[in-house]
Amino acid sequence: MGDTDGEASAIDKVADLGRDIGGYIKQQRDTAKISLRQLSKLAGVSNPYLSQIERGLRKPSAEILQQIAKGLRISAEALYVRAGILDLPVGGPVPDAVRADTELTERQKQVLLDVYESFRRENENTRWSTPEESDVDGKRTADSTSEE
Amino acid sequence: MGDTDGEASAIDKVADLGRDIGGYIKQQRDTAKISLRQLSKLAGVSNPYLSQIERGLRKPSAEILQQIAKGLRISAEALYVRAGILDLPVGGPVPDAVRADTELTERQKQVLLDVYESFRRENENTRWSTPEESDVDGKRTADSTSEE
DNA sequence: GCTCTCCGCTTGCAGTTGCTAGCACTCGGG
DNA sequence: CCCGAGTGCTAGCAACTGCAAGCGGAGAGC
Repeated sequence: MGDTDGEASAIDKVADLGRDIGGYIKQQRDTAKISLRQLSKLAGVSNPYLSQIERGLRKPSAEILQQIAKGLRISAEALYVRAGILDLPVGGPVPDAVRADTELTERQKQVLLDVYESFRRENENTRWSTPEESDVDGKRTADSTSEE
Repeated sequence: MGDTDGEASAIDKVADLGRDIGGYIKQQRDTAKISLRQLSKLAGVSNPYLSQIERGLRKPSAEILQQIAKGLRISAEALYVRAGILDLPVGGPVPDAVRADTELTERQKQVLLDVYESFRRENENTRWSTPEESDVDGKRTADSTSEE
């Protein structure tokens, strides 16, 4: 698969996306050292279907992914992320607090998180020093800040 | 619905679960003040299907939920939680750090998070003083710790 | 009155999902 | 050798998902 030309890459990428969650499930299963039938029993999913999923022939629903995660004893979120139905969550005190706020509508939460993320991206692009470096070179960081 | 007996409650609860995501979508749509057809266009979902979803007649896939969330301009996670395919994430510095660690397997992450959560629950059950109070009564807190 | 646009819903159907029944293969024990 | 247990897979099918075509109703303009 490493030798794909640019021409077939779009089709292959779609196929890879489909296979990716299957390959990932197989990888986790191998890591857990259990057979396909054992996992299918633990997960409550038929073993032929699990086989088809692993080989990328079928696209499981979120509920099936949830069951598979339970069988693998990993978080369903990890599988969702791999399947492309969940983004890697932005973590940290601010997003956590925003998400937990009961006085904001869902839309307001999303607006705040979008703004927060855009600020974060903006700050990354300006390439400020990391907090650890500012502890060591506190004075020099302060100088460069005032120059900007 | 408030007068349901215990006998019909199990069936009604299942129906409510199915209707819950639909009712929630309708609620968000009403909040956003857009019609069903407008949302269906924004979301790229057929309007009859969206209607059926809102009335609980169909159970949409995660991909459709994702599209609806996009149309509503809210996070897909909010809809997933409501649909029961995602748990409310435990937030905070520790879970965030565990999830972001690239040197742990998914299973190890889940184990750590399970242990972390069980400790958190244990600490809630023992009703310890808050950190602010422990600063004031630091010595007494230390004594009760050594007794346990 | 009519026409048009928008509204939400019904119906039928193609494609997909998840299952059951069964297959071929491997390995170990008698 | 045979048998049993375990492995992963094929094929057929019922139920489900999501859509397009179309309906009846409401409101506005002529």
